[in-house]
Parts: sequence; structure tokens; C-alpha cells
Amino acid sequence: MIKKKRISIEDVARRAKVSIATVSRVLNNFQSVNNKNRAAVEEAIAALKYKPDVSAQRLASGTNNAIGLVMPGYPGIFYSFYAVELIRGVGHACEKLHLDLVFHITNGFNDLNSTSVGGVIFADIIENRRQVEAALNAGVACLVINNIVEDLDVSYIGIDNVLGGEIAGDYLVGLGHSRIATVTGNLQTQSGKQRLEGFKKVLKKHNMTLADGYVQEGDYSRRSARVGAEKLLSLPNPPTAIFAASDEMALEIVALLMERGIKVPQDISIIGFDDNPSVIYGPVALTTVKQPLFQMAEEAVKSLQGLIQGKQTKPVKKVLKPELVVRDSCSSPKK
Amino acid sequence: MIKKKRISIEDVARRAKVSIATVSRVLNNFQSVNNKNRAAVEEAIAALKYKPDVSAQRLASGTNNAIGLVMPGYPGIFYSFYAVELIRGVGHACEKLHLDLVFHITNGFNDLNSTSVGGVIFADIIENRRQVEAALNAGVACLVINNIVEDLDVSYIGIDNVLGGEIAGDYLVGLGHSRIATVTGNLQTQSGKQRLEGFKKVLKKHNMTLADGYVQEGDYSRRSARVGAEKLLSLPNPPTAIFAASDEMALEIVALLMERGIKVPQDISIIGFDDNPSVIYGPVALTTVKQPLFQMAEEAVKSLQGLIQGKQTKPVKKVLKPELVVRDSCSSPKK
DNA sequence: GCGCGATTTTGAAAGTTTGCAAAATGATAA
DNA sequence: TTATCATTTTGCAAACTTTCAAAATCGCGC
Repeated sequence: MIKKKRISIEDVARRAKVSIATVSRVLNNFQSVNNKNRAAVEEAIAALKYKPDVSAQRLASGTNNAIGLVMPGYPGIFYSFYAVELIRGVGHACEKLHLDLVFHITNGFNDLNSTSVGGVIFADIIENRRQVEAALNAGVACLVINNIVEDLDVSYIGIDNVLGGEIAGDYLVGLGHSRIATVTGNLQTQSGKQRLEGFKKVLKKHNMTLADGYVQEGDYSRRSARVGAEKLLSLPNPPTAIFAASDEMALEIVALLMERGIKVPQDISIIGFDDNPSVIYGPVALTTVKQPLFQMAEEAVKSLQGLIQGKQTKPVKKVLKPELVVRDSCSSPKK
Repeated sequence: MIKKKRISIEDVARRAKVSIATVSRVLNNFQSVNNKNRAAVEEAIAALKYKPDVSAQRLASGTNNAIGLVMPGYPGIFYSFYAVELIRGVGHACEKLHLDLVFHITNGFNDLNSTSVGGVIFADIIENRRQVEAALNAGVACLVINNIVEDLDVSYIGIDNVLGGEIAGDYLVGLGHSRIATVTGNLQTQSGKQRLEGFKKVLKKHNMTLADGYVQEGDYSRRSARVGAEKLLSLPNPPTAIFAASDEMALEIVALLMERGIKVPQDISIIGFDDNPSVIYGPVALTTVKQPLFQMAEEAVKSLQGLIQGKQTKPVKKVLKPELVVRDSCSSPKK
């Protein structure tokens, strides 16, 4: 660390022959400074190459222009499109708003030092529930992203995953499929549970029954998709369409089918979830349910800032809608 | 923002009937506090539920216990295993060392506000060269990760990518292949260039010539891998082995070959790069060149902290070695 | 010149750590 | 017991900026 005496606001004030407070006003673009003094201060700042000390500003103003993003610590989540888009979206939004983004990985034990940030975005409330509650109790502005939390008076921005499951199911039913299976996401997560729920809801609506083994529990990983799809293929009466709870899983299933010489969509239709940009490459462009993760992250940052600044006093509760993106991986079933 | 009068160190001092300095010493575990006073201070802290103000601590100490991680802004990098491991590794290391990790995405224009951190890790120097130089000039501790920078007096921790390319090439040559092709990474990046360089070096060493079209330029994306591999397959004399510059690319090539009924490794051997955990699933476990990204990130944080604290004065220059991980995607060529 | 409102400028307080000086304590010898 | 020296413990002041309240100044009409 380079040790040289910092030039302080006091040095500037002395040189400009005004008070410290006046210098501060010039720095912060207040109107109430007469022109001669303002010019003198600006001259002094330039001459001395003065830069305010961030810690002192934060201390004095009581704000810190920083928000936290808390991610659960299990490695798997980092390899998901969801996490990447979240980090990217929150990162870009913070950059735009000139906020420091303090990134935390929780191990389930450590208490995050929420004192260095004005508010916190939690990427998952399953693993972090204790921390969310602690932060709320401490009066820290909190926002849970991608989870709809009804049993806690906390802000959230999420996706209507039930609707997402319905969209996928409806589309496949509409194409004329009657043997529709699914490989689910991690059923410990809200998204995994709700996408399955929406999917089942559609089948019920159409009085269709779910054949034995038509729900394969996955965990969003490619491996689990492969395992689930292999089981589906080995059923006595295999499905003609598969809803995969993520695009990554869908891509792996397509790869598996290709290996076995099963054509997509002619033999089996596949629909994914996410709208991962990589789905338009590969052997067949994937039809999918798009969830606006990037925008969700941006909105989360903006909402949290509103909460921090007190412009928003009641918890924010927002649910974004996913939408169907039709590409080439689904068609009507063969006769 | 909740407005309530904070209890300050002064309140604690008053209650414990000692000076502010003594309270501070108790807080920071100094030995030189007599037991009676220490007990009194601890009682007061507990009774008043006192929590030090982070900004005040940072101001007074002149340190901030925070480091920055700067990523380039183009979306592609986020979808790479490299970026994910980097973020994860740096994140975990910071958590362990109780450092705030301030995450920045550069758009090539914005000057990062390095004043709120003690040092900065740059994830890429191609896009950020200007910022690196500016930070160095400002006397901020800097470390470039995953790039070996010889023309600038800056710390770096990188991987010997030339060696990585050699390892891949050597292994394939050793298996008896003579028609070996490669799909490269992004040749704008150091890693892409160097892996190709190492690969070429091996062929030269063995007096093997690179047939026309045997070097397909990719950019680490699955799409580019597919395009490149398709071109390789359409050559009059297609290769019997392919070195892909990343596992993601290798997986996509395997998928393509499977679709076409070409067996891996019987018909064509594939070797990847990274040791992405997902490569052990899929139709064939991938042989690959492992690069210790997570450890690299951890070491980067530790080294940067040494630099910040002044324990390390000369730039850190460290190059980690990749190593071969043999699985099932390579074999000797068919006769 | 004086009073008054509006505008501009100033001062004090807030927050915590650290180096240095001062004070208190302990140990030893006379 | 007292003086002296060494050691431990304590307190002061400085570091930096913003906010709030208070003071000063200005302009203007009477």
C-alpha cells in the first residue's frame, strides 16, 4: 500500500479560502454557492488533484452506495444458466446505477456482514432463510429474487413458474400429443416444484392421465436429464413429447435421442425452459419457455434501491410472466 | 432506510467508564487491556447491543477489507466454465478471508471506482488494458488472472496454456494418431492462441505436418465447435483425433459425431480442455486437460491480499501447470 | 440607518482506529 | 518506605466528509 499523505477537503478549503462545507457543496453540485467561491474551489480541486475519500463520504452521509448479492454455496447452482444470468443482470444494473455490488457466497453458517451494504438481494431463500430473517430483523433492505415468498414480509421478484409449466404443457397438448412426459428440475427448489405443478395442472385440465414413470425427477443437471430420459425411453409405452425443466436438460435429452437415432421433433418433441442463447445452435433449435432472467435481475436492483432510499416503503412483490418461444424441436405426433 | 440513533463507541465507553480507545482495543483483541476494564467493556457492548460502524472503521483504519473483481462486459464470457469457476473461486476465497468482493463488469468505458477496494483482480487484460494501467498508475494493487502479462509490471497468476496444448497433442500422438486436427478457442484470447501454439509445437517436434483445414478457428462456443467439426468431417481426409480447446466445445463435437453415427473413441478420438465436471456424464467420459481454475482464483485472492497488506512488494508472477486427465474419449486410431 | 426576509456561508458533531504521550502499576534495590 | 526503572495500561488527537443548525451577509423598502 502506498503511503503518502492524502490531500483532504481541508487542504482544498484552505487554498480556496472558504469553509470545508462550501467545498463539499461544490463537490456535490449544490446551487447555493456563490460563483466566485465556486470557481476558487474548483481551481483548488484541480490544482491539488483532490479526490474525496470514499470511506469518509460513506461515513458522513450514512449511505454506502452498495448492495449485496447472496448466492448459496453449493457449486451446482453456479453452473446453471439461471445463476449466470442473475449475476450478469445484477452486475450490469449495478454498473449502470453506479452501485458497488458486493458478492457473497453463503456456506449456510456465516452471517453476512450486511453492514457494508445498503441492501441485499438473495438469490435463493431455501438455503438462506435464516440469513434473510436475520437481515430483515436488523432492518436491512432485502429482496428475494426468483422466489415467491408469501410467508414472510419480504420483497421479492420472481417468475410465474406455474404458468411456465402450463405454457409448456398447453403447447404440447395443442400439438396433439397425448403421451407427454417431463423431466423435472430440482424439486427442492420452488422453480422445480412449480413448473411440475403447472405441467400437471394442464394435463388435469384436459383430463389426461400421467402414465407411470412419466414424471422423472431431475435436478437441472445434464446428467440427471440423461438419466431421466433414458428411463422414459425404456418405458413400455414411451412418450411422444417431453417437457424438460431447463434448456440445458432439454439439450442433453436431444443429444441422447440423436445418439439413439431418434429424430427430434419427428419421433419425439422436446420443449425446454429458460431461453438459453445456446439453444438455437445444435442439431435442432429448441422450442422453449422463455423466462426474463436478465430483466428480472435489473428490476431487482432498481426495486432494492427504491427500498434503500425509502422511496418504496412497502415490500415489493412482483411476478414476471414467462412466454413461449417456438422453434423447431416440437411438432405434432406421428400417427 | 431506518432512522434510529446508532449507539456509538462513545456510548459504550461512557457506560464502561473507560476511554473510547480502550473500547476499540477490546473490540480488536488487543492484549494491553486490563481484565477488569475488558470485562466492563464487554458487558457494555452486550448490554447496548453495540455494533461498530463499518464506514467509520474503514475511514479510521485506512483499509477497507474489500477487493474488486473486474470482468469484461461481453455476455459470452459469462457462459464459459472459465468465468464461472473464477467467480466461484474468488467468491469462496473472499468469504474465507472475510473480504468483501466487489464485482464489476466493465463496458470498456467506465472507470472503475477502485477507491472503495484495496486491490483489484482483472479477469481479462485484453479488454481492460486501459483500466489496468490506470489502476497501476493510481497505486492500486492489481493482479491479472489467467493472463500472463510480460510487457507490464503487474502481478499475474495464469495457466501454462502452451504446455496444455502440448499435453493434448502429445497424448494423441502417443496413441499413434497421425491425422490430428484442432478446433481452437477464441484466438483473440491468450488462452486460445497459446493452446494452439502448444499443439502446433508438438506436431512440429514429431515432424508431422498439419493438413489443410486441420485448424478450425472457434471461439469457445458450442456453436463454433459444431461448425468447425462439421468442416473437419467434410475434409477429403478427415482427422482421426480432434483437440478441442474447451470441454464445452469437445462435448458439442461428441454430440455431433454421435448424431452422425461416428463412434467416440473408436472412429475419432476427442480431447478437451478444462476438466469441466459435466464431462464425466454424457455418452462418453471425456479425456481432457485439466486446468486448476478454482485454485487459481483462490491463490489470486491470497496473493492480492499480500500485495495490499504490503507483505509482498514485488509483483507476483505465477504460472500453474495443467495436467492430463485420461477418461474414455481417446484411443489408438483404427488400422 | 434599520428591519426583515432571502440567500449564502460557517461551525460543530458524528463515526472508529492508531500513534504517541502520559499515567499507572509492578518490581527491585537502597 | 522510598526512589528508580521497566512494563502495562490509558487517553488524546488526528484522520475525512456530510448534515444540521446557526450565523453572517445581502438587497430592498421605509
